[in-house]
Amino acid sequence: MKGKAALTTDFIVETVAPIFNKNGYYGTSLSHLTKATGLTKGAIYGNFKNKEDIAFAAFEFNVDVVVEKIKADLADITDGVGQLYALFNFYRKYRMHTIAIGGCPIINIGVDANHQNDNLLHKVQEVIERLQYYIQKMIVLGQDQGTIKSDINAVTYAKRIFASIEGAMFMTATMNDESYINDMMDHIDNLVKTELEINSH
Amino acid sequence: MKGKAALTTDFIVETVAPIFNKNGYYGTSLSHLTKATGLTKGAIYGNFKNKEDIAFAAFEFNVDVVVEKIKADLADITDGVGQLYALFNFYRKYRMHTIAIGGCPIINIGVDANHQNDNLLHKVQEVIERLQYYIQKMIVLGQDQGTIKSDINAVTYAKRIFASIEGAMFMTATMNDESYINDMMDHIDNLVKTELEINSH
DNA sequence: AATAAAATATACCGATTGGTATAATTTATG
DNA sequence: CATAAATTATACCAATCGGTATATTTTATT
Repeated sequence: MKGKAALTTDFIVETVAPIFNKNGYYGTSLSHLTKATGLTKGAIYGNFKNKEDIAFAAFEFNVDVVVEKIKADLADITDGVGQLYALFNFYRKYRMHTIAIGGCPIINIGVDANHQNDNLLHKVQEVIERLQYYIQKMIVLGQDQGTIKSDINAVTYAKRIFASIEGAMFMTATMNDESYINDMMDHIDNLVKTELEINSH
Repeated sequence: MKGKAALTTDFIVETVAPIFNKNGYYGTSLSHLTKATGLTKGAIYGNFKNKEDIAFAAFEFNVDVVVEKIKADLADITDGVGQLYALFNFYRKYRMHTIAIGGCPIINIGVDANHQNDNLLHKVQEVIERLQYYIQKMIVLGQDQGTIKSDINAVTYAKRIFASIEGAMFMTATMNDESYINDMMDHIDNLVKTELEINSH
């Protein structure tokens, strides 16, 4: 039914997603979007109701880019502990993977939307809950498989690990210094090894 | 010489500092500033060269608010380990102290300025370097006092501690959940106790 | 190839943006 | 208390903001 428009919609989202991610909602104007896409306002508003809907789609696209890469890295790993270490390794190369879209969309849009756009903030919160739940499930899987101590609180550790990663990514992006994320992943590796894993000796 | 204007300048900065912190640079308009201060554009531009200079002053004011509170909490503590624990306790009540100005200015302006305003980003970077150096000095003081292991890397730990705190504050602000910062400070307390301190037993 | 439908471009809208020249008003100084 | 200087208010500027009605072009259908 709508062949061309669907492709154009996707093209717009892909093209403007890094702009919203870098500049935020009010820092991104319609002229940014027309200039980047080569389209006119008429074309853009034929594909989206308003600027806010473009920002929603851009955020979701940026998150999907990252999530798909994580899924690819974890595709063949079936043990919880292995999934955790693979996830940590992904974040070591996170910057390389996301510098094209302007850094972590969760931090960028989380900060941008807070105090500004409740609908967008709620979307960020949902994504955080989802990603945190992935980590939580990996811990629980490890517990079911007998490789992670059964008495540790999976929710608490998932939240702490996620917060640590976000903090290190913020610092790496702000200071332009990859040692923050690399050192933090070393630290979390060690945390899992010493506090979560059951020592087999 | 300039009695009234200096007071007005301070009044403007104090009044608009939370607005810039919450809304960011492009999210804050001159009409926000005139409305909040009750002054006209003429008055504001009589005290500042342009909008960017107001944003600079606002960021520095917000940082000072936090730094002064930290200094007050650490005033009477002369041992490095004690200073570290007092700093961590400050961050447990950080949200309470900074919710009025709209959260952590380092995260807010760090994200806002990145990809947008290099001059402002450099100011954020300078503040981060300064605060990190404070933590580093506390660790070195502990080493000099014989309470912290001499072989640990003060710079590495200062960076990791700072990144962890920023991450937890971002999560607490974004998810409106204080458990992130509280749990993270528990974790860092434990980190200092188990990895940094020399056990006296 | 003709026609209907979908998609894009053009041209415009009122409102707001950051900023400024100038007039009116305070404030300090003699 | 008069006057000069500093400060604030008013009125305006061009440019840009997000958004839309309509005209034009492109695409799908017959």
